[in-house]
Amino acid sequence: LEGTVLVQQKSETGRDVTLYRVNAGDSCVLTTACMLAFEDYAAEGTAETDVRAVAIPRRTFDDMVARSPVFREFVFKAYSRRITDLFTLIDDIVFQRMDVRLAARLLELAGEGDEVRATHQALGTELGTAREVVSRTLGEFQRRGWIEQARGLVRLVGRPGLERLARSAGEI
Amino acid sequence: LEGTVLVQQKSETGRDVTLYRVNAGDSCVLTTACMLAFEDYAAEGTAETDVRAVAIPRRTFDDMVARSPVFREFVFKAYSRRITDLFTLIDDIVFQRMDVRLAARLLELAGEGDEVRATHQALGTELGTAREVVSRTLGEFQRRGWIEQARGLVRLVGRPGLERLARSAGEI
DNA sequence: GGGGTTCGGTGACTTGGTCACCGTGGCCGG
DNA sequence: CCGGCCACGGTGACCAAGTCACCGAACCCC
Repeated sequence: LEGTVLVQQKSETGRDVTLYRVNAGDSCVLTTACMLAFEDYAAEGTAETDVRAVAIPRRTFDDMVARSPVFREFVFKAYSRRITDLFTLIDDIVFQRMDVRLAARLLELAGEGDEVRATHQALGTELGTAREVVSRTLGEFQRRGWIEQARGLVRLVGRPGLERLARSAGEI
Repeated sequence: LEGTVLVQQKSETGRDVTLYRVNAGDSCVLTTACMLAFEDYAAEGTAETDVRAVAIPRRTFDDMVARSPVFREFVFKAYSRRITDLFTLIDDIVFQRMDVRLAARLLELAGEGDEVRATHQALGTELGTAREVVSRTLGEFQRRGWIEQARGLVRLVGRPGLERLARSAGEI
């Protein structure tokens, strides 16, 4: 109903990858998966904000899937969305350069404004990379005059450059 | 019913990643996703063998999901399985060393026997890496006396070494 | 204001991916 | 049988990214 939950894959070494976020209105497929298929899963969820949510007992869920076409569609859409999201995530991880991904993520996180409140470590986790890589890449962005930095803060002052880089994704 | 379909993510540059295989008895979630949620997807499927399969019209599918608990569970299990598979794939790609992954894949592909029929290129695609990396890594394996190579063929002659390396996954 | 903690910067090194190029073996047509 | 093409594999040089180690500076909280 409200809030955001971050789902991450944890590794033994301390590095994590952000798999996706569950937002208000979404259904958490993992919970569903676990409930319906009795499978364990290894990922970890963290509430990023205060969260209000609805928990549905297995029996009720099953019943609703059986009876309501609307609910059925909702559930299947949630699954499909996750799967296609994971596909594009894999695609990004394997084929996309870090600077492109970082630029894109900054623009995304900034939204309408032009400030991103996040530590390099957090950005690294977002993208499944190491803090050092983020630091270096942001350093490069700064040298190009695209951003300004302060502790825990990135200010976007040259969006055009970032946007050009982020868009260069599909260009080969 | 019969055969295997390989699902891969294609990139512009020619490198591909193997996402998963659909085997006899499985349901192809992507088709389901596409059918139910009207979403497009970017992956590509290739029949590795001759394939016999059943196509179910949307209406029938919907009806079966509504009426049969067994079918419902089958479908949800398929989804869950895919999602957890994708999770472990991402985990592997991000955190696992190539030599470990290659060793594991060789053992997997060899099964009971000790021969793997595959070109370096094919193995590279399996693991989402480049042919050169496979060539080099196999070269290293050969130097260690774990494998012998011929054109399009890898013979496992030192399984213990490979197994030790492959198992070193969860350590540290 | 002092001390611990978090954050960020940096250099050195390793691994993996890319590019370019070449040799070799196999296959096929002539 | 021979020549040429092509798929396969090997290799060196280079670049991008991840890892390790360490340090200084900002921040927070007494």
